[in-house]
Amino acid sequence: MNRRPTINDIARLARVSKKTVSRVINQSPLVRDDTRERINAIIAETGFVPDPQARGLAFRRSFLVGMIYDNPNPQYVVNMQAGLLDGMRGSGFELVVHPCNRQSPTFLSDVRDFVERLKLFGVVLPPSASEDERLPPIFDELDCAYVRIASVAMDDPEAMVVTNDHVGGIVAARHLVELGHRRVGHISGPPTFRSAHERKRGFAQELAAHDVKLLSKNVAEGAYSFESGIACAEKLLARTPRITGIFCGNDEMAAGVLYAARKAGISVPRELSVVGYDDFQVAARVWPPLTTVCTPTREVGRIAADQLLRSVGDAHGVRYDPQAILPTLVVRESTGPAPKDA
Amino acid sequence: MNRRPTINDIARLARVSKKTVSRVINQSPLVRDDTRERINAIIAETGFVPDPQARGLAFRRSFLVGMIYDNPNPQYVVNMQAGLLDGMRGSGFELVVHPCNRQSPTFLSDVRDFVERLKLFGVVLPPSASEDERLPPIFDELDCAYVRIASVAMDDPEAMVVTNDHVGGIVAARHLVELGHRRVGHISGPPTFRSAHERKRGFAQELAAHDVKLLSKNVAEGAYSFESGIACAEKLLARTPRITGIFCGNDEMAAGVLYAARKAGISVPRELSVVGYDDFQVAARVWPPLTTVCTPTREVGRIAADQLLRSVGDAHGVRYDPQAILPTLVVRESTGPAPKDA
DNA sequence: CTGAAAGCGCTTACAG
DNA sequence: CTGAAAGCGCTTACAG
Repeated sequence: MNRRPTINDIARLARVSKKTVSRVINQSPLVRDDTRERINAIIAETGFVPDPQARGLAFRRSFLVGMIYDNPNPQYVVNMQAGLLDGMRGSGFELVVHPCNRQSPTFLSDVRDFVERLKLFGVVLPPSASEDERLPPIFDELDCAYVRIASVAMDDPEAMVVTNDHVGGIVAARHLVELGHRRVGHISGPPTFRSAHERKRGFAQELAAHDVKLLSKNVAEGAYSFESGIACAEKLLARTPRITGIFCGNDEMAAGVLYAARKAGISVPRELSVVGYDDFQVAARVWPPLTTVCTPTREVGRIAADQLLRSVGDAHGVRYDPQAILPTLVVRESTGPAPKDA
Repeated sequence: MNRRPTINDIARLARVSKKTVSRVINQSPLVRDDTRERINAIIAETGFVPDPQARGLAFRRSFLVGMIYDNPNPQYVVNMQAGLLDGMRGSGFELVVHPCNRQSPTFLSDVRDFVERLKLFGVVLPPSASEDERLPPIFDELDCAYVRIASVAMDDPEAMVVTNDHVGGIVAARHLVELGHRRVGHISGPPTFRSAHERKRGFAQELAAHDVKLLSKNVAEGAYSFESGIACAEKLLARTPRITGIFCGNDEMAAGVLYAARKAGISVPRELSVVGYDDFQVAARVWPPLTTVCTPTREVGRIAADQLLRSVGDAHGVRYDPQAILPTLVVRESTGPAPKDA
């Protein structure tokens, strides 16, 4: 036949009612085994795929998953999308992207409208949208599943994927301490990102464990941007005695530190070791290539999609292990032994 | 009322049939003005929005637009998505992302299945998916609109947005010539990208117009990747007499050239001027910051969405001006006067 | 210019 | 275990 087969075609071919075909599609146990097999054979043979729009209309729910994000980093966004798609492949669900601005006065109504109009099955929220506590009640009200991706648990385990960013801070601290650094600094992300807090917390905690103090005069608050990295570095690198190692909340700010250090004639890593966070492409492009902390963002996305679709699908019964996602250190050339004379 | 109003609610409130409401929704002229106004008032009052799934089912076509791409650059992908969303805002259409691999044996059937299953209204194809001539016949057959984004026209004007990449090559050449460079080189993208050819063509053409020859020994074929930029630069920078200026097919490869030049002890821009292409974030992060060619990708995306939705919507009747999109040069610190002794 | 009937391709609610 | 009827919220095809 020329057009795509419908449930009616399958029913006719299998000499059953469309309702029985519907049962097979929806994996209802209320179908005799031989009936099911016959129908499945015909489905396979004809290449029948139920129309998601028709199904959605009847279900009062679409087969679409929204990614709602205000994350400004392209690499993060693309990695996350790829991961979500990995987890959704073969499920019949599709990904609708929805960048947004949390500062907008219409933010909440925009999100509500988006979810309601498309009757979304579920949404995935990366940081910092994931950290907005005004959102979950909206999804609950609209009966839309959600998974929040955040640096720390802040909701039911079913609705979370946690990236344990404090561990990233710990790993960075350990690396600098092992290289002999004792006067260290930190440029944090903006306080509106929970990750900024977590990364700093882990860093300070692990330093303390090695009797290294993170002096407040050696800490600056950046904005996760290249420019803010430059500005903070200019401030911190002017202090004496100068720090010999610095951990930045992300690669963008670390790139800014490299920029500022070069302008100030400070050699990296001979006089200053720099650690970033993210391991995005830029990390390997700057000079010197950045030692940085790597979160497996694509894998995080895959897990988030799995979590979201856990209710449907036949497999995926198990919840993921929250400890499975741990930031790791990627050592490149921006870190080295603390200067002897320090 | 608690639930969202439907067409039946509006019809009842307006004391007309749902068919008349439907006519108003679809902007049919066959409605008396006062009837239309009364209905529109009620629609506005109730906040009625027609259910896209129900509409789609009846129309046999969804309100979804697919972005089908195999472009590996995250920044490009995100800029393009943002532009498409700009153009789709308020239209009721949504964007479904579909990364793919043109080399996969199932590529064509994957695309067909995606379009057919979702009954996509249309698709947007950035490079290099846009350059695959096997795709348009599939979209035509499935009655799915499409817009191809490419460096050069290769389809009906309605189905194209052209980025005129040869102009980028021209601009790069002019810049190097004006700085006094006469021994110049080029690292091209892979031949599977039409843009690689166009950028090189424009570059060579404008050099020739200034009596500067692009010697084939000073041209290398890269893969649009950082690593390929390094490899090509190592080859080209070993030749004597050495080139004093180089134009790279994209920023990634230009970053590779900076890397290789540093390793080889060649000072940029004193001994070597480097021009990139794209003006992605990395361009301003490397050292020295890259002079590069900038295509307004987000704007290109907006135009592509406009083109695609031109048939619907009340405005947007006019086609875009193909000359509107022109690459421009962004001058930073990686280019300077040709060395005196050259 | 307007509407009643039928239908898009599915599922729910109810029977049996 | 299976099915006939009604319905999801719209539009098409046909009348008038």
